[in-house]
Amino acid sequence: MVDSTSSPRVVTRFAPSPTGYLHIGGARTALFNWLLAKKTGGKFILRIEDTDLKRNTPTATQQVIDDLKWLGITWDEGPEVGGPNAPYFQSQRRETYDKYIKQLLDMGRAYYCFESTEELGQLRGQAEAQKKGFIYQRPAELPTQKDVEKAKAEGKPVTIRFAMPEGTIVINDIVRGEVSFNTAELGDFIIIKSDGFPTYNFACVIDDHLMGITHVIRGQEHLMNTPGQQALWQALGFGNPPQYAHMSVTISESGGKLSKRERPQTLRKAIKARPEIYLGKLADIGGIGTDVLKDFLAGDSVPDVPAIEAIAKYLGVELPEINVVDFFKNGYIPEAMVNFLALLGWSTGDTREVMPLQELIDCFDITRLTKSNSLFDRGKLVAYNTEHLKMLPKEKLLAHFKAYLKVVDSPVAKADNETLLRLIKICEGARTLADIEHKCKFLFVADDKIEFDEKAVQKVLLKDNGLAMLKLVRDKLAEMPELTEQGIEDMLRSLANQNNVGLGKVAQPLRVAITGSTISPPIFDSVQMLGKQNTLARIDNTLKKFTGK
RNA sequence: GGCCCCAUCGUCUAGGCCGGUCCAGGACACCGGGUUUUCAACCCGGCGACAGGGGUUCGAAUCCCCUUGGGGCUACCA
Repeated sequence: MVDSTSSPRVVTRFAPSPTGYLHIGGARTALFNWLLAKKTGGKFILRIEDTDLKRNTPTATQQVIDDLKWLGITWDEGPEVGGPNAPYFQSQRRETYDKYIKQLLDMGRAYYCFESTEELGQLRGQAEAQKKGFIYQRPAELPTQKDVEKAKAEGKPVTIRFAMPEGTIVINDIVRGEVSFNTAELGDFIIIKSDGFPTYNFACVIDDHLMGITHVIRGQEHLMNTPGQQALWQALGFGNPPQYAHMSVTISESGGKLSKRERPQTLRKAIKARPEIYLGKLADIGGIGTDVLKDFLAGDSVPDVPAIEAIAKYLGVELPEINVVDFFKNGYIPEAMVNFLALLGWSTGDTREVMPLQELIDCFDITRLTKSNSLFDRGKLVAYNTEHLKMLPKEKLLAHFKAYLKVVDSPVAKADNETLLRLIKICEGARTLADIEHKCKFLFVADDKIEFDEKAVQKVLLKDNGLAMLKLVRDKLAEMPELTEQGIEDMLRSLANQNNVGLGKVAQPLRVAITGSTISPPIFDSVQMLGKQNTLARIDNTLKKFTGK
């Protein structure tokens, strides 16, 4: 176990509550803790804070684990890998917490309470009416075991609060410096809920101590919890608390803290903006009841993720990417995500920005965390993705691409590795994997299933003799015994020369004919990969469709 | 409302602790031009910031105070 007298090895942790997919803010927190552990040769622990039965979803832990793995963040102790401090699920550590609760109770540093949520709410309302903050008033005489029996008999809820000591608590934060709090303004907080489970503020202290956590990097939203946790730490005689580093918060482009609520909110807005849409239809699409949908629109509840996504897709609404999987599904690669995330609220101090993971680890310095909040700028993320797409070894890219094709259920997934590698190569400069997929999809659909882009048809085929040029190209192509990139290029160039036009005038009609769009990989590769037969078939289809013969 | 945090280009940031080398550097975005078989990529150039007001000082982006603005927390959530 951890021996604090020997060289103080760094131990950090990421402690998510399993309420759904890992969101980008959580990923950033995990990343910084992981980076610090890697940099110092320390240990990184994954601990699941599932003490709120109401909020946990059964699949969430797995989702979080998958997302962390996708990002490349691995843990030395935690779910799946185990470790000396198991179990790593707080819901399975009840006896441990009970032991410390008993200790606090015996010392008179914790006490029982019997107010219901409603009573508490009332008191809070009164305080608010007087424009004062609500602070729980500790009774002059603390309830005894007898009172507890009585309350239980009467069916009252029983909770336990920590008796905050009087005075000022100063926390020495790595990023904020010294921050002091007057405990009178904090009040006694609940450490054991009426269902017997510990609250976050309690369980976290016990586990951080038991697991030998030396550094806690977390969002600024936890700053106000820290004095309480530190007081608990002292009351329990745990020695020196961990070093805290409260990072800046990531702000969304629409205002406040980046939150997973943004996706449903965006959808809700979109539905309300189109009152003509029949709700029953939307409910069907989402596979939910109309009443569920109505509750959602009223702001009362949120349907599950697949329902949200299905409805958004149907309406053509782009949901903001908030969860790590959202970025995965939109064609971002983890190397870029990690790089970008690391530079939100942290910098190397020199001008280095785009760098591989190992370099990130090497130059990580916890003292260089920024104090001010930062806005999540998707445009910059795209730029990082573009750079990493260029930098990454081809085999790794191939693996990412295959995973992406699978998750979006693309027809391109049928291609073999060799083909996929070639697609990646001819799409050099792409910004996302989605770009590559969109560009190359035409190779994997049937000849008669090409969807023509209206603008492309107008601009390229119906203007400047586009169709006539296409016919010329068709005939030349038909004459070629075998299609090679070079052969196609020579043919197209000489055709352009003969007609005294630029290459674009011959290449674009061909491009639109075989892909339906003006956007594709380089035309020579495109035709060669599609093959002679399919290319001719598509040209003929196009000619027939737009000239009537 | 209360408590706490923060404040440099549109955005991410460097610089600030140890005041002069900063009429503020880089990156992304944007605008203009170039390259080009499309998109993307690429090349060149441009626009663009120390929130405001008081101090301290020979001198302040850098130190102090106030104002304003932004953010967080204010649960039997984490």
